[in-house]
Amino acid sequence: MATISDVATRAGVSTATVSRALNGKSTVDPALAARVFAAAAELGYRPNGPARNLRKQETAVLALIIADVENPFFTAIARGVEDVAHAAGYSVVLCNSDDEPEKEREYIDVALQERVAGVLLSPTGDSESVELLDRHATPVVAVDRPLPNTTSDTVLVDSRLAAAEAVQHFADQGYRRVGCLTGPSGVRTADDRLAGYRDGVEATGLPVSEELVRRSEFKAAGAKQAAHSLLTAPDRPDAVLVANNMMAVGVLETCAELGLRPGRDVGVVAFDDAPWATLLDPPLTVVAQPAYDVGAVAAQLLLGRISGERAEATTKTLSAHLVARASSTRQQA
Amino acid sequence: MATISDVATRAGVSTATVSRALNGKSTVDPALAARVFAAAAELGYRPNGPARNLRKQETAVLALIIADVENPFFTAIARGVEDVAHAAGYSVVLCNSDDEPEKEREYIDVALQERVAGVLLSPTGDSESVELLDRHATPVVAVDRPLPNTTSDTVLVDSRLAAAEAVQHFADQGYRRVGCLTGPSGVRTADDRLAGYRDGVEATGLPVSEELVRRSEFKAAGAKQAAHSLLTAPDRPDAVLVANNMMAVGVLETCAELGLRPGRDVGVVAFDDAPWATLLDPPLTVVAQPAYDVGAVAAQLLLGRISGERAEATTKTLSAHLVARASSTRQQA
DNA sequence: ATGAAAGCGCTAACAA
DNA sequence: TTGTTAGCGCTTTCAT
Repeated sequence: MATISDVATRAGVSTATVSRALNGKSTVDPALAARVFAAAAELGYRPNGPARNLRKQETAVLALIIADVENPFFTAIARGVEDVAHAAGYSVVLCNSDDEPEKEREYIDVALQERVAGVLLSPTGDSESVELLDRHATPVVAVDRPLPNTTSDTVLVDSRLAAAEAVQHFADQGYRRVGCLTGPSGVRTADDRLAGYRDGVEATGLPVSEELVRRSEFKAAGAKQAAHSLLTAPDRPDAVLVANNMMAVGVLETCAELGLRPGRDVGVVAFDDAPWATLLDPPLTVVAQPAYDVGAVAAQLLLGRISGERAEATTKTLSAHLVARASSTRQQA
Repeated sequence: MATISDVATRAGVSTATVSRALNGKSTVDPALAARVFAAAAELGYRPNGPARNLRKQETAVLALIIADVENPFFTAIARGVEDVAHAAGYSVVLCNSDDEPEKEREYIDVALQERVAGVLLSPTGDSESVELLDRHATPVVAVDRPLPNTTSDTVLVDSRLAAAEAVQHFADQGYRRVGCLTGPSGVRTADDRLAGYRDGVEATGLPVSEELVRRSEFKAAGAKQAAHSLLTAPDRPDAVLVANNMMAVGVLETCAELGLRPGRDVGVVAFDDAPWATLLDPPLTVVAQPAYDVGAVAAQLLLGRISGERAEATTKTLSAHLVARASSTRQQA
């Protein structure tokens, strides 16, 4: 593969001039610059990234470490990140942590080795990995979940408030026993949504009972089981708040199996809007999160840090909103 | 950030020894190796990726360029790729081409600059970008769609056959006028599915008519419109084959708006299985594609090329299969 | 405005 | 077994 000195030779100039010309430095004779461009094109020259990165001691790549590329919430975030990063000339590498601290560490390690310019992290809850970043002075911004004991920029969704609102909505619709199906303990969003659920239960004077709460992975399979346990309990809830859209799939499967019609027999509200939510019968009420914006804002924050901003660490909290549909409306056909 | 010579100094050895120890070369005195590891740990040393890549003239990263991270079919592929790449010590960078040749080129360019070890590409249909790869001798494998005029490894799904089978299935169920909604002309999978549809129509002796065919983007919005045009036409089809799961969302929305019940009023079969397909009423019949395997096989092929295999270019064609559910069954409640 | 040359951090000959 | 040393390809002083 052609190197800069091949180009220099062909254009009859020094490598320094080639570098200057190709990088658009002001001080290059137009005639020489033209020769350089021609030579580069003829040779199909492409600057060697690693060499440049080594020399400049910086790269134009951002690492985005999320739990799961198959979760639409995270892919929407990825879009947001990519759009703003790309506009600023940065590339994004996507990594799946699967919510395993070990994988998370591994990816952070790679990011550090490759000397990425910054990291966007949706932390598993493990604090150890963060120290890594800290120690190496690589800018980080936390996405969707806060970083433990750290003062870095953070972009969150106020899902606690949204969860409380969902419970209020259930109460308004006349549901009397509201349950909650949330994610693993220790995962901040899972705990927040549960806390919001409790806020709502308390505010509306609905009955409180630990028997109305279940936890599972943020996936369909676990949620299906948990929902079964919840909905076949002696004092089963007449409504349930589900903490994520993949879990919603499991819950709805269970409802179908038990012959429980959403809305009529059991109210259902799930976090995350999905294109198929309106196709269901009845359509699914959701808490829509501004996922794309979460990503976009986070990327902006990170880019700011990379370019040396030294302000206090900020936390941006975006808000989610309830989209009421028939799965949480009793008075339906 | 600590460098290899910092570690060398601290351990009281040369940089060469540090390098050897850290890379697990056989010939290092255990005692020295221990000192090296200790020093590295104390300093939080992390080898400089760009420097190593420059020196070794190779990187352990694969680029995966797909149309859309928000399409579950592609994210499943990504999982397959990542799992095998990771097991072999490679990282994967994911890029969205949005099916735009320009973005595709841009990402290929970046991949080339960064000297990735290989590229997995789901081509937009533009051949120009392929020449780039070719010229730079970077191994490529085509995923889901073949590369134009090139002899590189390819992993496909036999969606033409599957489409024909879907039409046969419609015929078996007593549908008489089967339509087809496929993707943009020029996108190979879109054209293949259409061809398969035609094969099926011909084989079953169903009526042929260009008026039963529509095209749109591989997304919900376009498909919704196209479906409307198709289903409100004077001689509307009584069944429709949909070329992808995002389009299926649009089609089903249109059905709902027109008061057409899938299965009873209009048979529906869509490509790609989705977790929510069974939640619909009636459940959606799909052509399930082995997306994860596509990714896994492609990554294996690529890794083979990277390690210097010189065999003939192979094309692996995996098969899809119909999962019959009620949206294509007339005899339902 | 251009060129010569140093050096980013690492690995791999080659010597010892 | 260990150390010395020469680059990988690039950008960037420093001279000119």
